[in-house]
Amino acid sequence: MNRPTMEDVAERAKVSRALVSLVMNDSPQVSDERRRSVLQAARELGYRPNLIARILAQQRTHTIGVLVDDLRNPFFGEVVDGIEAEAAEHGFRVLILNGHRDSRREAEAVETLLQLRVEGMALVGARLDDSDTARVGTAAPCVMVASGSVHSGVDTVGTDDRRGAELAVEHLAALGHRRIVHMDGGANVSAAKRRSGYESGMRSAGLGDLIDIRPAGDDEADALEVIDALLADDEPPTAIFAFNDLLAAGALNRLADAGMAVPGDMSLVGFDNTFISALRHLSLTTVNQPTLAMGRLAVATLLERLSDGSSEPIRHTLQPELVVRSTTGPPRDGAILSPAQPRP
Amino acid sequence: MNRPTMEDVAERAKVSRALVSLVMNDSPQVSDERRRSVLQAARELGYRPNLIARILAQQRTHTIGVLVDDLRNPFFGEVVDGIEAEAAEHGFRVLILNGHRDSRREAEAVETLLQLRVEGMALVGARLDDSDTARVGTAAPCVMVASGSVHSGVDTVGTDDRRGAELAVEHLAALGHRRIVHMDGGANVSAAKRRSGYESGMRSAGLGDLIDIRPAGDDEADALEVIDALLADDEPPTAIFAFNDLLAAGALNRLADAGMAVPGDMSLVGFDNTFISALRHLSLTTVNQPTLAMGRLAVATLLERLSDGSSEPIRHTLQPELVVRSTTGPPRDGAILSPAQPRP
DNA sequence: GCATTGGATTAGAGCGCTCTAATCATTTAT
DNA sequence: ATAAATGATTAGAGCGCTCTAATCCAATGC
Repeated sequence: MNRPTMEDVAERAKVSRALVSLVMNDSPQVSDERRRSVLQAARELGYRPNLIARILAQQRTHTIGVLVDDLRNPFFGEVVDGIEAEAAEHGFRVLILNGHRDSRREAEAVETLLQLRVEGMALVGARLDDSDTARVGTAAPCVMVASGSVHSGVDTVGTDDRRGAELAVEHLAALGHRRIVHMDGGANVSAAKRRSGYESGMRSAGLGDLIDIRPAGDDEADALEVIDALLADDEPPTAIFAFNDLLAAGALNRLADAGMAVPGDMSLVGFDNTFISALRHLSLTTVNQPTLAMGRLAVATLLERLSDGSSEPIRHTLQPELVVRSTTGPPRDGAILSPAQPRP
Repeated sequence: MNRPTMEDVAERAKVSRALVSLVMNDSPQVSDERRRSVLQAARELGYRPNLIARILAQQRTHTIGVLVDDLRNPFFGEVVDGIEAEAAEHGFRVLILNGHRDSRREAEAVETLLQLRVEGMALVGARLDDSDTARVGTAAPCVMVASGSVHSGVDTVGTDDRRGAELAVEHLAALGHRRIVHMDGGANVSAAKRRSGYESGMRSAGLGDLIDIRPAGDDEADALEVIDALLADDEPPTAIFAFNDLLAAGALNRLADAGMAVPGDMSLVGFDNTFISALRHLSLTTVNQPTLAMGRLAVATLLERLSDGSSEPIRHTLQPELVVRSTTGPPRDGAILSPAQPRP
């Protein structure tokens, strides 16, 4: 009645369990005759190897665990695609767990992956606190993908978020914008870096005094109140640099509600270059992250770490790229004419 | 050097392995004193239970396997959210594998899940052929979510795709459209049902002669050529019912490229009501599927099946709902005035 | 004082597989 | 004909845990 085991197959094929094992693992040292009869017995019984038992015996899972901060964000989905592609090429299975943008749930998910004895793990956008991250790092090779913070003992693969934010600000400043607001990513792990890139971009454009950061978030819905508040200002900004595309999309929604023309009345830049920013009707100016490459590199890093003895932490920083579309343009008013610091 | 095992903890706490097991499982029949010393020993050693071994011994995985046709499609992501929520409430882990819109890879992924001995599996939009599906159905309780076809031996949870398509066509017909084209979902599992709903909708609107189905697909990119072909027609349609939102978004892109006004020159309806259709700048009229409910219901069905002895296959069909936004309106020309069959 | 009870602890088999070392069966070399 | 070598097969321990049944021990009852 129960699932057939290797023992059952062996019995039916009148061979030993060990021989069945060899057949199941495509060992070359099995005679064709035996191989055939074992395979047939297996087929007749509907035998299916028990991976759990095999893993326990082998002491290897051949599995990489992936923790994704938010499966609904297309950005992460694209990174996962890269991870899966590279892992498959190296004969690794990939197990995906969803963190739901919640650090507690993410910590639990990581614990689950560790208990399942994955051989390595990629944390994609995970918002773990430092102690959790450190704990993970000692328990298994671990690469943080698209994470903001840097932890010793954990490898990282990411885009230069700071530079990406600078690109966005430089672009807006070059168009003549001065009142450029940053809608901050809140608890998202990349928030701090993009914020600091915004600040440094503003400063080197001579707009240090105009730095204006509004806490927002990383999802569409997080944009609404912030936009309302901005528009209620005495002197509203002429441009917004949003933490990511989703937030920018939410901002675009709300700006349209308010009858603001984009980019006429307000320029808007996103981040991530997800497929939604490319939708012609949004046509969002944004900062590209090489998602596929990041995913692949994450796995490559993990594999390197698995074979090498432990050395220095590996840090891969990929270059962001500004993608100019239709949500940015020169400001309507005379801001262009009055540089921050009039020169003699 | 190696990972500490239960044996190590037992030794350090000077108790038996069995006692450690009891502590790890929160058994009430352990004295406080022992429990404390075991927990301390575990902490000192950095002990982490081996789920693989536990599963093998228990013969239970407490895990539900989820195969997702395409992680990048937000529709599926939302269904998975529902699955995870319901599973968590019942103490089940969820393992997600990605099918990448490829039936071969999906078959492999299912095999992996079965070998991992998941207790049940939810196939979300999986495009498996009948023989694969049948095989799966006998190997483990299995619920097909958002699948088009119906297989005996496999439970299903889905939206009434046929009805949804009818709603779309009825809406367009009521607006006065006659030349309504359907952009077909290709290999997607829901394609057949939506197509048939389109046909029946057309027929009951008296537009049976004008049925026009164009093979397309289920991703943005699949829309391009089809739109080009449509616009090159002698008599282009005045409305398009697209297989899903992604395809509709692609269509919208291309229509804009061609300088067509939507809905002025062309009305457009999608399917799924994903968040992208709600983006104000797309504001796509579409058909809602109750994704979260579908996910939850899928798990509920699985759990029922796990406790019940086998009975009849369970079929849950949820009702779709038309969501009218801004991509549909009356046709520009006089189509409204000439009904299909002039009556005496 | 001895049997009984019941709570706490442990011995040990078993989960389904892998893997090393040993065994068996042939063939080849001498 | 016998030893050596080669190839195919198997015995059996072990992976880290759970779980049943047995054991131990102190407290209780008579």
